[in-house]
Order: sequence, then structure tokens, then C-alpha cells
Amino acid sequence: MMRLRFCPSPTGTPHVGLLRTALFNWAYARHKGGTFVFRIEDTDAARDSAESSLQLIEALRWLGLDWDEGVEVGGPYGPYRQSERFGIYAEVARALLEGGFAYESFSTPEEVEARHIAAGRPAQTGYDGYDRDLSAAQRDDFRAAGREPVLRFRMPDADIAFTDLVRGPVTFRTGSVPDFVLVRAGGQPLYTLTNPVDDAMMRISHVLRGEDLLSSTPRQIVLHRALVSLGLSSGVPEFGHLPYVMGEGNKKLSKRDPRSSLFHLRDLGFLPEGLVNYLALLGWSIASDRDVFSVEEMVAAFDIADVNPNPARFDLKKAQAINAAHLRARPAKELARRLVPYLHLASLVSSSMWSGLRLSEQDLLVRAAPLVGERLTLLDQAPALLGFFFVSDSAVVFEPEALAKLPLEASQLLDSSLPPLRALGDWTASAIHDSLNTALVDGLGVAPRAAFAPLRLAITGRRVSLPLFEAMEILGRDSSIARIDRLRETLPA
RNA sequence: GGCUCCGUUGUGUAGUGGCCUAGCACGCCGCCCUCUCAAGGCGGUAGCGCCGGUUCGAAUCCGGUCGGAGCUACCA
Repeated sequence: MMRLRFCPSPTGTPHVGLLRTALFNWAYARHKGGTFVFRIEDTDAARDSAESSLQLIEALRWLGLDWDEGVEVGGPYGPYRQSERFGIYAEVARALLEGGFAYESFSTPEEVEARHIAAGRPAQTGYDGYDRDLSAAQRDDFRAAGREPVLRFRMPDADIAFTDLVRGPVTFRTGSVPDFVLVRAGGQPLYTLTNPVDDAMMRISHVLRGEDLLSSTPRQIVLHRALVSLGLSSGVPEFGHLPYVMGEGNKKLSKRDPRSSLFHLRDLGFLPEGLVNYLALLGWSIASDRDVFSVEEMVAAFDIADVNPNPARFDLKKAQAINAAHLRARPAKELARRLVPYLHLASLVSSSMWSGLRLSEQDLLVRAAPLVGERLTLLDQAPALLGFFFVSDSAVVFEPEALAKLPLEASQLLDSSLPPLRALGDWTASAIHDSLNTALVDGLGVAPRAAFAPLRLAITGRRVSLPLFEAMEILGRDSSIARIDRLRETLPA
């Protein structure tokens, strides 16, 4: 049974790189019929926050990445927050020490550096193994001098090779990885210990994570092997390192960059479907001639072996284009529902939830949604496009620049449009179009482009809008005429 | 400095020795459609980092080189 996990540390707000990692783990687990575990690595009290944990949970839920075991849902290998597992780490640390896989180290960083310099080595060579074979008497002396040791892992004297699921064979040469710290002086376990221990305890079989952790893999592999020989684990997981998600230029996307924040993108009006689709494209593709797909399609096709190892740039334009494709694919009723929070934020509707809307608002939205759908790339553009439906006839604001660009014969065009509209039998878009065409284009000999500009402004207040005749149909005859009258009155004769 | 990873148009990718005078998408430019804006259709722009080698043949294999990135913490 394949077991994968997503195990962020709760620092800061969730960003796209992190979520891309979550998505690939989730998709691979789902593709293989495996188990997806969600663990939170909150071992660093100074940097972690409860708010960040909550945001992580909210982010996964919003994207639709569900987990089989983990925080909130529980499971057989819990608890799933590292802050609740310190007892386990202490036990494992003791076993490692007793088994000879780890040792107490008293050297300060300054002392290590001084030894390197004295020996003519570069200062930043890394820990030198000085305390590896301290005698009990020496350790007692250090303690007597008031020093507290860290626990270091004893790196074996051998190359460490593994086959990366994304990159193929990778080998770290003997001696290139120094003995690393597992537990701080004072007893706090570090990521170097907690992460592999939990992966082992939770029977994780495949570790897919960011490329930044590639260089920590040899350490984790030898630790896993130690756990196996201590009888604490049944095997070493496989590793795959996912490419970075970069920002503009060649800079790794920063956690602090607001543009990479999931919630920011959600506020802009990304659909979860659209964002998941785009995130999937960062290092993976479903086919050579297609890049718009559903999560289900992704799950059916996703294989870690197909992931590309080179770093990807987050391109907001492309993300929007993908989002727009998903927006257009939504049925009108559903699109209408998704619009509600954004319209509410712009104070256009009475509730942020569909069920809280007045029936008239619901009805209007369902009818208007098909017009707006193909004009959106992001949901937050909807208020500007739909605003005119939700204001009273006397409250339509005419764009000044649109007013300025009106054709000279604007008043005449408005005058001439009223009688046929009043006389119209069926108030439908095509009937409105026909009658106005007859009256203005044929009757007055004005080009369509110019003929309808004043009407568009009267109805919507803008120069660029939804299709005019459909908008008039939805708005209704009375409102349409009232709005045309109103613009007529503000223009000189 | 050391270790490790990466290198196809501006961006994301397809490509696993001949189907590649390199496909798709976004972007950009132009045309068509058209009540505006979109959407849609058509066309254009631009790329295998470089040098050697292997081979009848290389974007694909090998070596080197250059460039970029990460790690080199008692952070994760």
C-alpha cells in the first residue's frame, strides 16, 4: 500500500509552491489508490503559529485536496502534529544514542571553526567529528564545566546513493555530509530527526517534496537505515524532489511575496479548479497538445515519473488563461453561485451566500451569468461587468470618458430609439436588436458601431460592457427606457 | 570554497537516436467574425546555452565547458 504525506511547517501563509507539492503528493496517492497523510510539523515554537496551521487546513480544503489520515481527521499513526509527539522523539533519540548511531557533541560552532582554520581548511567546512569518540570521562568533564551536549548522528563512511523518483540516480560522496544535529542542547528535537522518524512511524512509502530538501536526503536515508536496524521501522521510503516554483526572474518564489499567497489568488477570483489545473502544470503536463483539464483527469493521468526536474516560473497570465477556461466551462447556475461572494464584497448583492440572496437577485444572476462567463478571467472582474444590473435606474454612473466620446448625433439616436422600443411586441434580445437596427442603422444611416454607443452608455454606464441587447432584455423594458431617458436628459439638445 | 541539482522560443511544457526544416498552450503582433469588450477562427513572432565526441543520423547518448539554483545552522 502506497502512503504519501504532506507535512508543512506552519509558518506564514500558504503559498503556491507549497500547495503544488501538496497537490502532487495527493494526486499520486489518489492515482495509485494509496493513502494521503497530512501532518503538521510544528516543532519550532518560535516560528510556528496556530493561525498558520488553520490556514494550511483551509487551503487544502479549498483546493479540494482531502486527506485520509492526519490533523482533524485522525488515524492509526497519530497524533499528526509534531508538537504532540515529543515523547516519541525523545525515545527514538535515546535508542539512537544507545545503539551507537548517534553521540553527544559538546563542540561549539566557534570551536569547530577554529579547528578548521588551525588545520588550514576553509572555515565553513562543517562539523568535523571531533566529539565522535569522546570517553565517558571526557563527557563528564564537559558537563562539569556546565556544557550541555547536542545529539549528533554518526554518518557512515560510505557513499550514499538513491534513485530520485524525479531525477534518477543521485549519489552523495563519502565525507560530503557531516555529522548532523538531531537534538538541540536542552532536548529540543530538530527537523532532521522528527521528519524522518515520523515518516518511518507513519509508514510513509514515498516522499515527494521540494528540491530544496534534496541535499538533506542522504542524512534522512542513513537515519532511516538506523531506524530499521533498531527495529523501529520496516524500510526506507523512496524520494522524489519536485522542481522549485520561481517568481519573476530567477528568484525562488518567496513565502512573503503576496502574489504567491493562495488566499490572495482566491481573492482575485481564481476557481479552485483553475488553480489546481495551473499548479499541476508547474512541472507536469497531461498531454502534448492540451493543458486544460479537471482534477479527475489529472488523478487518472498523474505519475511522478513524468514530472519535469527543472524549475518552473509562476506566470499569472497563464494561470488566468487556464482559470478563464474553467470559468467558461461552468454551467450558468453554478457560475452564478460562485459570483456571489465577489458581488457581495462590492456591495452589489444582499448576501455573500447564494442561499441568502433575494429571489430576484438569484433570478437575475442566473440570467446574467452566461453573458459574463466568457468575459471573465477572474471572478473579481464580475462586479465591474454586472454592476449596472444591481443599481437603480437613477443611480447608473456614466463613465466620463465614455460621455466625452459619444458621437455628435447621440441625442438624436437616443430619441429615435425610444418609439420602437415602446412599441416592441416581444421584449427579447433579437427583437430589440432588429427594431433598433431598423430605426437607427437603416433609418438614420448611422454605422452600427456608432449607433449603439449611446444606448450602451445609457444602459450600462460604460463604453465596454456585456452584449447590449441581451442586457436590455434582462433589465426589462421599463428600466431600459428610463435609463435611455435619463441619459437623454443629461445631454445637450 | 565544498557537495548536489538544473539548462528546449519571453513563460510553462511535448520530445527517451531517424515521424523534429522541433509540437501545444500562455504572451505579443496581424487578419476574420462582430453592437462594445471578450470568446471563437486563421496567420505571424521567437527556442534545443556552448564546444567536442559516439553514430549513416543527436534536442535526445558521452565528455568538457559556461550559466542558474539549493544546501553547507543547535531553521525547515
